[in-house]
Amino acid sequence: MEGPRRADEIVQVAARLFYERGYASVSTRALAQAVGIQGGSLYHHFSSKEEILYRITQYGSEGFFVELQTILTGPGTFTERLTAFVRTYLERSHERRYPIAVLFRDAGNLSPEHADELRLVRRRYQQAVQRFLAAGVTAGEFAVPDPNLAGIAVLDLLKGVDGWVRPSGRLDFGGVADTYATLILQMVGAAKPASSKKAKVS
Amino acid sequence: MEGPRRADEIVQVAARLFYERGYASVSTRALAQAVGIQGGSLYHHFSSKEEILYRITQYGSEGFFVELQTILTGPGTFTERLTAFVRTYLERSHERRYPIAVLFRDAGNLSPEHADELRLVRRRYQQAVQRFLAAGVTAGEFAVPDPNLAGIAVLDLLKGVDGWVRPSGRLDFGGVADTYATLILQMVGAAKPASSKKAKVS
DNA sequence: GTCTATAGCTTGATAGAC
DNA sequence: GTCTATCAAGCTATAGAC
Repeated sequence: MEGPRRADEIVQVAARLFYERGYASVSTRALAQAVGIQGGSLYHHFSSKEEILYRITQYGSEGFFVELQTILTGPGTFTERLTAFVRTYLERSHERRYPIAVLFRDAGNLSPEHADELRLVRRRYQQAVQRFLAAGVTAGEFAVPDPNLAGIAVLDLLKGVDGWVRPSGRLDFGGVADTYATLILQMVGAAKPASSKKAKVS
Repeated sequence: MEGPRRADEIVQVAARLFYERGYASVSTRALAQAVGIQGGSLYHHFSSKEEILYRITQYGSEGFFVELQTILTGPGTFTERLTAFVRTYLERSHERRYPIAVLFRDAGNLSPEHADELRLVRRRYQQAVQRFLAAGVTAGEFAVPDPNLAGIAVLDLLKGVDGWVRPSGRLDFGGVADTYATLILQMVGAAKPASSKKAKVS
């Protein structure tokens, strides 16, 4: 089905532009030009600029938060699951870095209804992480003063990576995942990191 | 001599508005109205909207980064210094949360010259943290796979706090500092936390 | 130091031709 | 599905009165 090809293209181009300059600083004309059409033509596909932002947040969160929660409730020790969580987060959030960064940073420009919807998705996801950490503490695998705060800390840490990773630089993507997994496991007091020292990867 | 009282007031009001709505979404008219003057009157004090943003970043970083670096090179064990660093960071970044959050989030709207200037200040500060962690590893107090990455991780973690702390809520400011200090010390592999009220490692 | 007034442009969005 | 043309509003910044 060829259906909404153009609309999807607009969403993807918009995600990149909003990522680079911010939602409020990108005009509908500039977006249209980047797509290769005229400003007015956008409104055949969307009813407002805000709707495009909303589609970006959907595209960014689609599957992402769900897949991550699935890992937490899946098989394996708590340490193994947390390691897989970190790696998967970094992979997916890199592949979809434009929409995901936009949904984190520009959500304030959504309509109240759309903002509420996104907030709910993110809150469920955050609570899943917090419950996971609390269970890990109960099981004796983790040791943190406050699992709720530790959960927020883990997510802040991962969210921040996009801000400084440089593709194919010294801080390239692949090398970061293992190091970050180690740091996060240490942070939550995991007795035995999956790969305790520098270069032991699976 | 009344001095630059009004200019300072404008900077402070602007910091709060930019914090709440984003630099690009706050018009000069809206800012002027919040100050209680007309739009054109702003340009008696500043030559452009960007200059106001620049002053905010100066106000936010003034003393802040320098004080933090001073702690790192001061007396005490590495663990004690890192603990003090975390506490001071959270205190200062809470007191000046409007300009500091704006300088982190809206720096992309600065002129190239002003952006470079801010980038330099932040880079020096980040490098100081990284050197501190590396020295702590050498001294045998810390254990991390990569002090440079760990430094970024620490700063990301602290930067993120403003996003979810709610004054006088359950996540109020005072209770966070100790817990975060514990988490960060665990992350960098400190042998044992300095002194933490809530740190209960089972 | 603030006002009023406005220049010069850009904005999001609409209407109708093709 | 895209175009051209345009509207009404908003934008940053300036000029000159007081």
